[in-house]
Amino acid sequence: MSKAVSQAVDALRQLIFSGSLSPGSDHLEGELAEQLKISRTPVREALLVLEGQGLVTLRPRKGARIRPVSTTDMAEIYDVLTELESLAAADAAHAKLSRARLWPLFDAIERMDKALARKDRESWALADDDFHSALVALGNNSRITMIAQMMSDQVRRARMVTLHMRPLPTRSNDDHRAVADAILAGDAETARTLHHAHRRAAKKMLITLLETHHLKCV
Amino acid sequence: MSKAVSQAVDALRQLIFSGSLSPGSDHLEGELAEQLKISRTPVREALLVLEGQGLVTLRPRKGARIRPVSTTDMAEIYDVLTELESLAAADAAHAKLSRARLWPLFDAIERMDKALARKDRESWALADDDFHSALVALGNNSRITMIAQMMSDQVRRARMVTLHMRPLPTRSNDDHRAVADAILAGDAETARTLHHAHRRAAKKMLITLLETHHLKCV
DNA sequence: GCATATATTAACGTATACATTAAGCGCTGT
DNA sequence: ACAGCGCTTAATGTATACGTTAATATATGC
Repeated sequence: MSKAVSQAVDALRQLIFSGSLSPGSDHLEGELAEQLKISRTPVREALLVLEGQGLVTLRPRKGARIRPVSTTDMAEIYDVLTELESLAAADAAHAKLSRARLWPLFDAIERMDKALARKDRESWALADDDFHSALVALGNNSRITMIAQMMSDQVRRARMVTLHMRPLPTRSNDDHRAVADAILAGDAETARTLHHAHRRAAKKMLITLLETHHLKCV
Repeated sequence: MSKAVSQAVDALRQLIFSGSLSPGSDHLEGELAEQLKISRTPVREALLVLEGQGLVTLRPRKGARIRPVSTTDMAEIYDVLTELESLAAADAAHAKLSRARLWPLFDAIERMDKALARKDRESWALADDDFHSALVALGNNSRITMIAQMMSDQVRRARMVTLHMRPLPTRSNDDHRAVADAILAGDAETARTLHHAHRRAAKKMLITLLETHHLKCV
């Protein structure tokens, strides 16, 4: 991927995640090219990449549609993340890593603690993302890393909606700590099981929130 | 993705899977365009898609490199498939599907039996693919379906090497039948566990074969 | 007045022309 | 002879021009 194209990808991702390009909206190649001050060619290539990442769908003469993530989409995504992150946790434990190597995990947990103390949901969400991506990285499977990143991107957008609906996730960090401890102890099966349960609970919470949200919106 | 581009994608995939474009080889956009009798633009777009699918890597001035799949790549891929297919098996069982809905599964098993009786490894491989993709489809998670397809594509290439090295996989079909029966019985945990074990065994076998193959080649 | 056919147009899809860049090669100077 | 500089060149990356197609609107016939 060339420089300008990856810049375009980044710019479009930014616009999508910031909500400037809202889910469900259509955007013509020409308009996007004009906005980004480049020609249609790199825009087309960027859109193809984003389509591959599941962020947009390309439809002839309708432009690029920013893909809305439905409740069933979220369920699918969480199921994938549940399995793959749990494997990563098991693999990380199996690797018998030093405490130093696990620093990103414990650091994220600490930041979540602090954010919770300040009732700062945004900071908590960022640290939570960091925990999960650090966990996946420790699993040392590049395909899982890539897939998890794609899926997390889509989750992130839905969380914008739910972040302020839910109670402060104070108990969630107990889960994180337990998983990290199991990994440090080299107990693969415990790490896997705990993380699996953690993700399943998170899924259930999110789905419930989204459903009540949809009820309010309709 | 437009018609010509998807034709180009299909054509290139064909060339890759048939071995005409051998792993590790480099190919300039211009050459490929000439071969396919189209201009560079759709070729570029097709290559971007294939890069997203992990089949090629694009490097400026070196052309598109057909990605070789190393032993560690195969290990990564099998780990992903193991987790996601096992979840699909569990979900399929949970859905309490009728025997009619499970026909693709049992049909694939039957075809594998026949192929084994004829010692026809190619037919067996095709039916095995069918079994696994049918299983994933029954899981009813579009993301898992997509990921599994991508990963299977890469497995398929490596199997060309190993297909004639291994003993006829006569016992493998017992696994398949047990998984299918568990799904039919609606026993999710059994289906999951059995399939998980099946895939882990397959991974171990494949890795061993690839390693001895590399030894012979070096 | 409605339906159908046709014309217009706007957006996409493809080709091509042009700019950019990096790799290889040769030249020159020490 | 060797090192460093610059030129050539070939391939990519970007822009633009052109062909294609589908949607919309209008006109005509029933």
